Amino acid sequence: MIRPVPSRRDAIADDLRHQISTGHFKAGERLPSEAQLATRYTVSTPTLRSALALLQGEGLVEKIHGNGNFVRRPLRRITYFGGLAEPTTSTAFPAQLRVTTRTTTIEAHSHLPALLNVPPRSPLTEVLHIAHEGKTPHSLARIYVPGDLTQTDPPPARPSPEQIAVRVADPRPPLAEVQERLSARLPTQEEAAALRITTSLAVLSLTRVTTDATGRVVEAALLVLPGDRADALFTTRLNTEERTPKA
Amino acid sequence: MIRPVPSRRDAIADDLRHQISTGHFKAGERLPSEAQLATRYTVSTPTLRSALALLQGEGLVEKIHGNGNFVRRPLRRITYFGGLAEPTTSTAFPAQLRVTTRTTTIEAHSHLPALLNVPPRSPLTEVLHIAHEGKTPHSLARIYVPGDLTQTDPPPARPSPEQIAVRVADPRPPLAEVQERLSARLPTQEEAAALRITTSLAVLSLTRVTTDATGRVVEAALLVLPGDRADALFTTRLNTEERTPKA
DNA sequence: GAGTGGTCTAGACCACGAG
DNA sequence: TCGTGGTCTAGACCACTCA
Repeated sequence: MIRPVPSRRDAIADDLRHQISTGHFKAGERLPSEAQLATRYTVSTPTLRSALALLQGEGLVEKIHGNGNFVRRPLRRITYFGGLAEPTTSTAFPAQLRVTTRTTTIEAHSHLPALLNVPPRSPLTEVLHIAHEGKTPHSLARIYVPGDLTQTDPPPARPSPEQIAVRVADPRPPLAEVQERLSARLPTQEEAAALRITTSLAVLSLTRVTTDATGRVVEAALLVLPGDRADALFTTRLNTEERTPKA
Repeated sequence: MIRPVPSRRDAIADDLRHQISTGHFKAGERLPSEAQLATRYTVSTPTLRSALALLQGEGLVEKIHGNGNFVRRPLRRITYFGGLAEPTTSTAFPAQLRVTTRTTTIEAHSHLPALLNVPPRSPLTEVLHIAHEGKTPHSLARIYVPGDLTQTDPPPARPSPEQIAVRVADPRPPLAEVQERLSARLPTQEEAAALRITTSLAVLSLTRVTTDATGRVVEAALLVLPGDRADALFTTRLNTEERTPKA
């Protein structure tokens, strides 16, 4: 295959990674200062910092400005269950989840009209969720509901604690379809700040659009999950009556 | 929210981004050399390079060592259709896809035994796919099939051109379940080299496990898709006969 | 060989956090 | 205030691409 030239940065990152995995540096511990590490490895500070940046991108190290570099505690994995696979979401979202919610009314703009299939500038209810597990941020969600739907429902439109894996309880026109689109990217600065991650740690970005039986979009949810601890799981069981392809 | 301090890096990146989006720098064009850009923005080369690194991570710019920085041509989006939603995959994978395949026989190791539910060191057929669309790499797939299954099937186990969205044609024990797990991360150096992307461009990593009616794992596929042009789409339609939760 | 990006240095100065 | 990380400089030297 390809033989990447071993750079000092990679060598240092490998060494630190190894020391972390063998418990030489323990979880939660503060690493020696960058100046000390630079001396130890006989490199300049920028070089050492770029090695640390690799570990940050892997979620192994958290930098705290003015304080130090810390070995991250192993984080509980987040699993987003897609589709309708899991009626019980409680296993995935232990009760310790603390969710901050902010609801506002906005006008549909940029990509939202197309997403929700509503005219531009039509009223939408925006629900912003930030979930924390203990002290560490967990996930970020923006949920949009057409304005006229929220007038019949109570304001926040959806129960909150299970904010991500929300299932609609008792919709008036029955739901017909859930479409989930996932992509991988680096977070925006705002997202990185809210999730307390680096902008160099990838996030799983998920857009979920729920449509009711009349073909109307009932809800659009934009989720951002930190890539070092989250994944999304989709389970498809084939019906016993075989689907004929090209129906 | 948060007021990120405007750094020179960000300012330069914003400016270049703007010049690219307004067509001042056109697709495929080579940017001025880093030295020239550094002079123009009156910054040092490391600073300028860190600005370019941001654009690389967004897939806007491709660096070619010894040649220059190039504005990337807008790439055709890749959509991976999850589940069994799309019987016709041809729309997603135009015929221009050229797939390189390498088939080897290996012994199950590390995470593979658990994934395929086979004993460690049992024989597996590994199929490595690299898909190209024109000259640009497109996707990377490693497919594992238990060794005793490949003896009845013809060697590559699966038709190749639609390598990613392969559907099994005529399985002896009928298939029962497809489980797809997605995560976002940065690519390994090998993956980045194969896909010709930076290690700072996030990838969508997908693990698909197919099980037949006897509960046996028939195939495990590990897919890596570049985050700047790929997403995965899952569509779940509710059966007309309503599912009762907690079945 | 000329020109490009890749890596690295040895500092300087600023911004933040804790005592 | 002190020690930490954050940003940046001005240049050196190497590796690669192309003619």
